[in-house]
Amino acid sequence: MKEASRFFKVLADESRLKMLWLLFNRRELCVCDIMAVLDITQSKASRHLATLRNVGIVVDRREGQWSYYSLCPVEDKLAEEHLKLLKTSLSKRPDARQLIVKLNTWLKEKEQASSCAGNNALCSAPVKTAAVKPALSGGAR
Amino acid sequence: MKEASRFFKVLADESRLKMLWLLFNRRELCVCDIMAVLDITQSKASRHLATLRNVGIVVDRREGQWSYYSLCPVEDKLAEEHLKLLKTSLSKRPDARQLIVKLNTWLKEKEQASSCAGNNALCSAPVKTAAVKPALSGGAR
DNA sequence: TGACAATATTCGTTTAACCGGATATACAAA
DNA sequence: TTTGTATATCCGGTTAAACGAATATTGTCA
Repeated sequence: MKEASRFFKVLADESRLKMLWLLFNRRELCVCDIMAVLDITQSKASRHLATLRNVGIVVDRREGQWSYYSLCPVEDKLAEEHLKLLKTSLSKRPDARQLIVKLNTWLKEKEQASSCAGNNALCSAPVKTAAVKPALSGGAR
Repeated sequence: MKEASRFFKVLADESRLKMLWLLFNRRELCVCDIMAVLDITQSKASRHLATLRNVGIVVDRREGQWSYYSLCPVEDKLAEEHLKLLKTSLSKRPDARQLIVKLNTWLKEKEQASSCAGNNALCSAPVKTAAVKPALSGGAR
C-alpha cells in the first residue's frame, strides 16, 4: 500500500494535476507550452514533469532543443484506473475546462506566430493536434 | 483544481490509506482498533483520523469513552468516485487483504477477551460486524 | 470525589516538499 | 567556434507534514 500512497502523493500537487490534465487533452506538449499555460517558472515546470516521468505516467521525447511530454501506458493497475477516473472527473469542473481554453488559445497563438514570423518565433515547432479523440478537449462544450 | 489536489493529499499518506481501507471493510471502528491493527501510536491514529474527518470523508461518533469512526457520504463527486475506485483497486492487493485478515483476528480476539474476562478487558465494547455487504472483506481467501 | 481509561490536542523536533534563481547541458544556427 | 534557446539540475531557503512524548479533556466507575 506504500506504492499506492506514493502514487497519490504525485497527484497531491495542483501544478502536477494541471499538467496531467493538459496532457489528457493533447497528445503531447513541450515544456514551454506548459510553462506558458500554467504560468509557472521553467524550473518548476521541468521539475514537476520529471516527477511525473519518474513515477511512470508520462514519457518525454527529445526533438531538437525541445522536450515533448506525453502520457504513457501505466503498468500499475491502481494508477491506471485512477488516472482514467481523474480525467473524467476533471472534465466536469469549470476551472479545468477553462484551462483547456487557455491551452488552445496558447497553441493557436504559437502556431500563428510561427507561420508568419519565421517558424520559431515563440518556442517550438507547430504542435500536431491531439491524435486521441477530442473528447471534451476542444472549446469544451 | 486546488480542491482536487487537497483531496489527493489526504490519500497521499500510507497510514490514512490503511485507515480508509479498514473502514471500507467494517462499518465502524474505534481508535484503539486502528492503533492495534496498524500498530501505530495513539496520537498518530487520532491525528490522522482527524485529518480524514476534516476533509469530510469520515465521521466520528462518541460512545462513552470511545470514539467510533466510520465512512460518511461525501459531497464532492470527484472524491466520492475516487474513494469507490480506491476500494475496488485495493481489494486486489495482497497486502491490503492481509491487513483485513489482521483486522478480523484483532476483532475476534477482542470479542473473546471481553466475553470471558469482564466485558472491557481490551478496549472497547464488542464491535458489531459490518452492516455493508462483506464483499471482499472477510478472510479474503 | 478520586483514580483510571480512551481519545484529543499541544509542543518541539525532524523530515520532506516546494520554490526561485543560478548554473549546467544539449542542440541549432550563424 | 560563438551565440542563443530550451531544458535539466543544483543550491540554499522556506513552508508544510509528520512524528513521539507529554499534557489536556472527557467520560466511567468505585
